[in-house]
Amino acid sequence: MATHQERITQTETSIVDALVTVGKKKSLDQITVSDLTRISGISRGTFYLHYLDKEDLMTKVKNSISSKFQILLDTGIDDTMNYQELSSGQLYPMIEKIVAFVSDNKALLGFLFGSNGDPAFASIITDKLQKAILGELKRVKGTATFRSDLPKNYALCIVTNAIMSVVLTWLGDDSDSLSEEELSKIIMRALYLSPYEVLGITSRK
Amino acid sequence: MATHQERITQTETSIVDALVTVGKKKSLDQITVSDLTRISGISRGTFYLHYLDKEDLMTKVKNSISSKFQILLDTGIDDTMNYQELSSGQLYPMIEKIVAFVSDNKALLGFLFGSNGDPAFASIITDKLQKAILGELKRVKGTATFRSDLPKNYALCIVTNAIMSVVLTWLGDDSDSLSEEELSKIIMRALYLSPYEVLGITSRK
DNA sequence: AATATAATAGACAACGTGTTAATCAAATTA
DNA sequence: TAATTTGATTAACACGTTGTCTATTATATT
Repeated sequence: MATHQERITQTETSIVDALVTVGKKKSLDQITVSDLTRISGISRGTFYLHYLDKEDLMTKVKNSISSKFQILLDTGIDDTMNYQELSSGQLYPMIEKIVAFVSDNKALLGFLFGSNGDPAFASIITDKLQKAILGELKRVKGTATFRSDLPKNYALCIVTNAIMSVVLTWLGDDSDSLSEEELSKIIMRALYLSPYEVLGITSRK
Repeated sequence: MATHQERITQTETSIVDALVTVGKKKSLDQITVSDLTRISGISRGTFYLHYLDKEDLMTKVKNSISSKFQILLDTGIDDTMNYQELSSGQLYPMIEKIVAFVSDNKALLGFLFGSNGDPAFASIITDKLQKAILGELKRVKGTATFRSDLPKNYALCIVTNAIMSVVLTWLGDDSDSLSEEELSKIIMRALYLSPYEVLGITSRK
């Protein structure tokens, strides 16, 4: 016997599951409310008991995963970590947490970040990551300074996108051959190596 | 006096312009055909004389800009360039051409890559860039080899996204303060420096 | 001037949307 | 157990957008 709250949760979960399922094939604007209710096995009217419309569903789904990510960023970096550790690669635990989060929400993130996904969501997540990195730099170094006279926003986008690009490639990889540990290591390499070095073009002396 | 062909071109241009204009505020699924015809000052029926539907318009716009980019990639790398020059930073002319292309199509690319844009388009462009880089590596080195036991697809995505991330930041920058030359230089730095170095965290000996 | 073609204006059915009212089903409460 | 509350269902409705079609106008070509 399910409680009332459990019934609600079950219904909403089935709707979100349907969204992720149909999102693998259709883009959001091609998905109809009827699609979602048919796949989740509920009536169309029920959908409107839970969400104002299709966009409301998307907004709530995005806000939910987005705030989870925010919490992870806020608590993810161990306070004992200092500049020395950052320099020597102790960012690894942080990356590991992010990877675990991505892995836990693979289906949903694969949809939101994928070809049928929402660029605005990717933008929000990237922004959160940027702010977290910027904040961590300030905390660890006192003030955030950037070398190479790169404008701050460009420097930050380069770093965040190095992480994001690897994660997005992993999400789009259907074969799913890489373990979480392997993924974490690749991200670390993407941060330590220059793109040219990744390709093996340049060799530093 | 305009020719028939010129009339057609003018009408289709006005439709695409309207798409880019309204695309700054609405996402594609929120844009109606009526929006486009009202803004471009043509009748709704005329739209359907030129395009099957909204998606057909988008497809043609994407294909057009996409094939222009492909041509640029195919002709962009000077045959006289060799591995030595690649190593010593002579990729710069190639980057300059890409930047000029992006600048020429700033409004349209800003829409397609932006928050209201199409992730699938970004995916296609990134893929073309990856293939071009892979092909160039093979041409210049005989066989494409990657260091650091990074899987090939990850190595390529890291490099392409380093370029793309800078370009996307520039496209989203409303202030438009950076010149094409400055943008090119930042891209080169993004390729030469590791993300950590960009932030000034690590210092190599 | 006659002809061909692009563009217009209006009407039309089809479909998805969001709402509503009546009803059923299941969990909660007395 | 019985009454009540609440979630889910069903069907119907007006509304807006879509894609098609026809008749008509405007403009370029011959």
